[in-house]
Amino acid sequence: MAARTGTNERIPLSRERVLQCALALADRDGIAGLTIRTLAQELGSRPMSLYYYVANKEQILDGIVDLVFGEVHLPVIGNAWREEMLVRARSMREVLSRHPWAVGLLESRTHPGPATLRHHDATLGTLRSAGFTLRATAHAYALLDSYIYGFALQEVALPLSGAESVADVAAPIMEQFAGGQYPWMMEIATGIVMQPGYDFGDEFEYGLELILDGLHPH
Amino acid sequence: MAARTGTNERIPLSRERVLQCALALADRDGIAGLTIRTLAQELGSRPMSLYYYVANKEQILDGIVDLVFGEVHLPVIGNAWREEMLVRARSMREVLSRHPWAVGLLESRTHPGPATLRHHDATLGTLRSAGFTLRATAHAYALLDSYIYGFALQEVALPLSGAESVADVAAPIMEQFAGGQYPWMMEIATGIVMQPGYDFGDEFEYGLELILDGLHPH
DNA sequence: CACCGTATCGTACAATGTACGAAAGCACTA
DNA sequence: TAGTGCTTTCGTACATTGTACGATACGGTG
Repeated sequence: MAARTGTNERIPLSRERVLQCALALADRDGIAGLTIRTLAQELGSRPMSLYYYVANKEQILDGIVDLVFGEVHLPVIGNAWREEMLVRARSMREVLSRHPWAVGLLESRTHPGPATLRHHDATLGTLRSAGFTLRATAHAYALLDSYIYGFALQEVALPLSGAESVADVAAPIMEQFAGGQYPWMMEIATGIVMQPGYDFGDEFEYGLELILDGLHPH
Repeated sequence: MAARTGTNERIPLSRERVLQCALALADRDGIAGLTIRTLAQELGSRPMSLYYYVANKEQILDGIVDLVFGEVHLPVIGNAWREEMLVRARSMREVLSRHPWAVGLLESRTHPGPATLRHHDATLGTLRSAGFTLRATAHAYALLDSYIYGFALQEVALPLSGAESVADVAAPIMEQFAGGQYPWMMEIATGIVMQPGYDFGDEFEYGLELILDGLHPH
């Protein structure tokens, strides 16, 4: 039992505590490390106890995705749209790189939670209030979110976990085509990606500016 | 046994046959329906037999993702870059919507196969040959792929499977905020998304053109 | 005390990936 | 024919997962 030692009072379970702990566990051990059993253990409880607060694991995943959305900067309706969209995009990317596992969950989550809905609503409202037509709003929203999610997806796919440099990761792949196939990848790899100061994350700003420059209220 | 009936000759297993069958199964039953057991059954074989051709399930997933990449139109180095990028983007989106499960696998696949590498190489080569600087190439590539993957991700997340209209799917969500919260989502939903002819997929062209218009070789 | 709704948990089962090693098929030789 | 050694197939078994079902503990009210 978790509450064996005298001072270790047992905090009662709750839906919030379950989701919060699930979020922390996913951050620590990745989404694969988030199982009902490990979660229960982390909570000082037993697997089946969680099901009193949650119908199934799907709901847990829905819940922590909504928690993640809750961390994203909420655009302020009425403010200048370009600045708000810029800040929102940066915030979203930052949050998603803090919770990399969430990117893979964006697909398949068909039950948006309140934080997710509030976020979408504020974003749409900011555009509309800035004079965007309905159609322009739909266009802008689809474009911005596609870019943000897609960039996050690529960033997660890069196996750059921790201190290891890009070179270490790229080396084994490069061997695969040192034979002269894929010369253009070779060129980019040596000329850009493996250069000392290169950080793929910096590419985000370029695309973001390009997109915002191209958007118009109608 | 599969080869019980007289005429049903047993086709020998092979890595190619395993991967091809896995791809077909994922298309038919979704990625969750692709288990070692169902795959073996589909092949008229037994679970453990597959492991002679494949180290583990990860390799199967890597393999079918590479098969998917193999279906994407390969840009022709030397041709006009804008047209080639346009065709490639459309092709990629079309392929990913034909294999929706693949979008979720793009993350986590860290072992690109030959078709994937060839695709990337041809894309980079097309840009470089059209006069793009190394940096401009990196920018363009990150931007285009982010948009394409992200759009595919959003498209997959929409639960629009089959004949059911957008209205049917949106209705239960709308109830959630019929109470007056989320007014801007309400507005977009009724004014755009639920309109008769609306198709989210059409948004793809808008963003694609905007991005291509914004790209420059240096 | 009895009673009852709330909250916790023990046991058990089905589905999954796969380790281990046996067996079957096949080609070739003595 | 019988033996030898490789390639290919597969049977059994196990650990891990989500969770169904029903029992138990708990805390307040009569």
